[in-house]
Amino acid sequence: MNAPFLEVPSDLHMPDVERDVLAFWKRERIFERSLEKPAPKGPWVFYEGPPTANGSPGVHHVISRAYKDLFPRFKTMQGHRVGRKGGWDTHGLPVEIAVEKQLGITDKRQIEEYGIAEFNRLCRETVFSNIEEWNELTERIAYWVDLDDAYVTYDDAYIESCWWVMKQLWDRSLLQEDYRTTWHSPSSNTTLASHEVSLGYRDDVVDPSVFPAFPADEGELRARGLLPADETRPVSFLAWTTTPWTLPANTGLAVKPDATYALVAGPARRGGSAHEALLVMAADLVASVYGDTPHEVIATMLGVALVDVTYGPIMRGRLEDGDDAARGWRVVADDFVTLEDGTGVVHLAPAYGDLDVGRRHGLPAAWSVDLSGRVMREVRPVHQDQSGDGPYTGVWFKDADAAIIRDLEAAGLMFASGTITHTYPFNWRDGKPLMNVVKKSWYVRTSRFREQLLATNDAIGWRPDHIRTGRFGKWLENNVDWALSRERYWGAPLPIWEGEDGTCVCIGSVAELSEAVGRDLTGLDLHRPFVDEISFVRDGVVYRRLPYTVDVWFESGAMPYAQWGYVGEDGPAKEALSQNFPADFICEAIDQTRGWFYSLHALGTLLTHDGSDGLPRGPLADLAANTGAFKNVIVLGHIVDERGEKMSKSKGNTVDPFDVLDAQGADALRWYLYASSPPEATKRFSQGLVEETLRDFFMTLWNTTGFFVLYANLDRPDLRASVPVAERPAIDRWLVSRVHALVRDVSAALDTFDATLACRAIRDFVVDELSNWYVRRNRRRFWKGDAAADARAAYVTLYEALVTLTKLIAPMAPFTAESLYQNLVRRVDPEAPASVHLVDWPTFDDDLIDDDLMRDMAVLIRVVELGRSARATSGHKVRQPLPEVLVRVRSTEEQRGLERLEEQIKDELNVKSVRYLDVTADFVDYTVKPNLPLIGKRFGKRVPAVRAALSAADGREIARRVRAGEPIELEVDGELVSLESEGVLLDARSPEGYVAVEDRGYLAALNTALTPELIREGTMRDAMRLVQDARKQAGLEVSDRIVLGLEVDGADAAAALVEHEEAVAAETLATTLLFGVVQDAVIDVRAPLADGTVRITLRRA
RNA sequence: GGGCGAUUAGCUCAGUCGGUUAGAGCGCGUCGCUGAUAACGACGAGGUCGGUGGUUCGAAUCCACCAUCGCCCA
Repeated sequence: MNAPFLEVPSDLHMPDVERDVLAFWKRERIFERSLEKPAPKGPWVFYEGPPTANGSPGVHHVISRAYKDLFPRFKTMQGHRVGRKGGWDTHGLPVEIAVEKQLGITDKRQIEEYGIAEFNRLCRETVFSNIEEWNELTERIAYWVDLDDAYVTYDDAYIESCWWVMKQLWDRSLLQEDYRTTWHSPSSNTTLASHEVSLGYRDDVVDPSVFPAFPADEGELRARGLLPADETRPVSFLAWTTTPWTLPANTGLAVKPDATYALVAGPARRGGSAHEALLVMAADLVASVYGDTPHEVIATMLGVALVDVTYGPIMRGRLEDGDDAARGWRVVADDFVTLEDGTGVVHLAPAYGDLDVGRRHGLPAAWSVDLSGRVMREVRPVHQDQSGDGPYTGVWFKDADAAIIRDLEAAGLMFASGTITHTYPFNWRDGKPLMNVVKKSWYVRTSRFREQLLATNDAIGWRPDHIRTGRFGKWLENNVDWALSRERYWGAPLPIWEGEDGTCVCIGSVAELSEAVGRDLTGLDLHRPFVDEISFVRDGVVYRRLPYTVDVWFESGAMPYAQWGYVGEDGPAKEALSQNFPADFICEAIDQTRGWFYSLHALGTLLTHDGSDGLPRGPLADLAANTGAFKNVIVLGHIVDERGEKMSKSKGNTVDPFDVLDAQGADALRWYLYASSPPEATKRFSQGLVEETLRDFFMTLWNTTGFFVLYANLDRPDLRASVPVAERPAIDRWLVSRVHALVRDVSAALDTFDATLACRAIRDFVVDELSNWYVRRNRRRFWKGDAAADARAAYVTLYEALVTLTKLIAPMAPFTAESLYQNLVRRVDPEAPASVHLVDWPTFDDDLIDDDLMRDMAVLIRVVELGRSARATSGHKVRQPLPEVLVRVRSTEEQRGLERLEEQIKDELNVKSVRYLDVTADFVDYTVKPNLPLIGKRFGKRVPAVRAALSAADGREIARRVRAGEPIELEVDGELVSLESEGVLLDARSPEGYVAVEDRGYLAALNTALTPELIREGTMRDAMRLVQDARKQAGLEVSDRIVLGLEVDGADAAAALVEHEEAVAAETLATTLLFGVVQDAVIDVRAPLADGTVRITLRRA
């Protein structure tokens, strides 16, 4: 008969194991079968946040995929069906930039010259340039995801589904064109994406800092009583700006309504001395504006008093068509004004950044610079001749600053000018400054749903929880409409066609477009330029597509619908959507808060709204009303290098995941990522830490299994028949109890998506309890070499623990779990499911969880640790039996619990007896302390006095009262107080004459008085060890029986061996023991023993 | 500049409602053990709990401010 189990080599190389398992999974179609297996609990929905495959996958991709894999596996084992449709993000600026680099171009115009069709063809080629590496990684880390049926955002069906979503929004008036302020790059004549703007901020930019003076309507001021009737000096509002080129676009001045403003007499220019001009500015800023220049405040007023006072423009710009010039050039009051810098009078240029303020107060808009950054011909100082082109026509806007300043100074309209160093954004590619400018753009009107977005957010299980009200919640509270349109090329086209008369229509599908055009467009590539070329006539009006693409976040946010190609029709797509919405679980990194998390959530909320609150009813309200698109989300922190620095290719500090996979393997990497810190924490990563995980946890688990296999293969216990738990010894019942408690705890942790807690619980169990306690304590039961009832109980107990562990670790360490399962389960029971990933998640039996027993064992372990420490201090080696250990625990219950496990103490500490210290025993002294958690609140300020009174009291007397359950009377600050016996803590001190170690109420004291008998026993144990050593040196198998010869000199040594002859023979598996030399010995060694030496010879029996 | 989060031993991390002497693993040093052995055990060195101030009888823990790092936004 073959050995039941495969041996576990001690030099196991995990990557080899993993490759075997991968081959097995592929051969047996285990992933597919896990999807096909019965799912009594129904579907559990996971959404893949699509990565882009145009770069190399890094460690940070491993962590998200490790988490994305864990929970679907867990839920599958729990009886759910978890579809795992893969996905790829293919559109967007990074792809375009990669192609631009390849072509050596940097400008939009060059793309159009090159040809959009060819450009987009290259983009399409680029996106999957690293797909092999991605597939390899996916397989190696055991990320089970269906890549054969993955959604791809550039697929026409996907884009069409995005169109359908947009059409739904359009039909509900939620997709609209509007003016918004945006950072615009005049050098490339395009709006930049927000992350591009972020890339281009510089914090050491030197810009003008100028104080223009706007001549006020003095008559109005006088009429309001703000100006003395006899005052003749000119009055101006003093503003401040760092962008003189926007001054021609000025149409208003803003003041803070509740701030005090001052009318100040002084020179017309800073540095002068005459009191020739009157300036209005915030009172608090007068000193900082004038500096050393002499001045005098002659009146003050509140900001509101100035509202609607008009003033004269100082420059001309181009007024926006249709805007009412009569409403311009007046003072408005607004709370956004601060008194932190400037003058407290804010220059407003609604076309260049102040759109919202301008609208709030009905100010017209004026333009000074066009979108290519050139000053318009209308721009000139107000006093100059108004005919012909202005003096700055066509000048680059930043170059116009100096001329404008000079001309205003010449005109006496500039109080001061200088420079300032501040932060300003530039085009990250060409370094040219950006302009904050109002542009038309298409928006999703999410801000109307602000309350609904917050309500659906409340229902999301965020891990960590603070994201809900923190980062994400705050973001939603400040929700602004979602700017959808992009002036780009490689993306889903915005499906809006504009008629020559300015009316727009939104097209929701290819069929609809075909109908409009009057021919079948099936098979049309739904990208630019092909879609741009489609135009149609409706009611005699020609409609052409607006040349925008849409924000790629919209595409990924639409994946719940678009991954099925859903366009609102009945059929398989609708069926799939209804089975898979919303998601039970998603997982991405923290940087997705305002990216994918938001776009998924926003579209889900808008499309499922039930129509209440006066908001339009979404098309999916019948499917799932008032919900976001996901119910649970794990937000991952970023991975940084060993020094805590961000990993980046340019720094060269990236870790290639394949290096780790080849050395430590996928399971160790995955486990490290789960267990090392909570998912949201920033992780410092190094290969060394994965190696530590491998040795600490995995090698311990493998070694434990190896131990089991080694002896089980010799003894062949029947593992298919269990042993009733009640009939097993206490230590077995303890392990059973711990296993069931572990199943309970791990299940609870994973149910709340806490993989870190689950992994740590498993690790602690395996290393501390299973390996370093249970196996350590029970080794002899296994190597007895028989299958008696006790040995069988041990085998069954350890076997059940290992089998349960393979299931518990399956979601986290799928390879190790599979390998162990095939060895431990399948070789015993060929009828068992073919893979650990096809088995049911283990359940626990509450009746087998024995809290008392677990508490007692914990106390026992604590006492043993103290005993080991005492033994090391005593100088007596472990092989020397000692007569007695004195033990003191913290309560009578603990002592009773310990008494039933007493054999474990005796054996582990190698002592002959255990004695429990009675608290009244005379030779024990106690330190008495207050039990603060219990009585701290009651005594408050008097705590120190109580502490003092207790330490002054007689410890033994208090100990006696505690034991008797009597109250403790104390005098505190002259007042008699009574403490219940639980109100004090007793620390036993070491008794005299013993080697004792004490810690927090526990004490172990060794009696080290040796007798000749004990010494002989110690000698026997020395001899046993020498023989075992010799066996090992001789290369014998663990189970080999031997003929043993011991030739001893030294009277004590000889006496000891003769006395314990049988024990030595039994322990060393000697069928024959003779005191002499064995013929044909395979080994012959000599060693000192007690008062002499021993010569050991042996051979196989 | 704003928001959110983090900061505990050389490294990776625990630390419950504020409560007794702030812990674990790894690493380092010393010693022990030796049929799970690339393990195990004991001991030691190593901490201004990021800083300052406050609340409290008592603060790693609560509050305020600051510093550093990360992410998002500007």
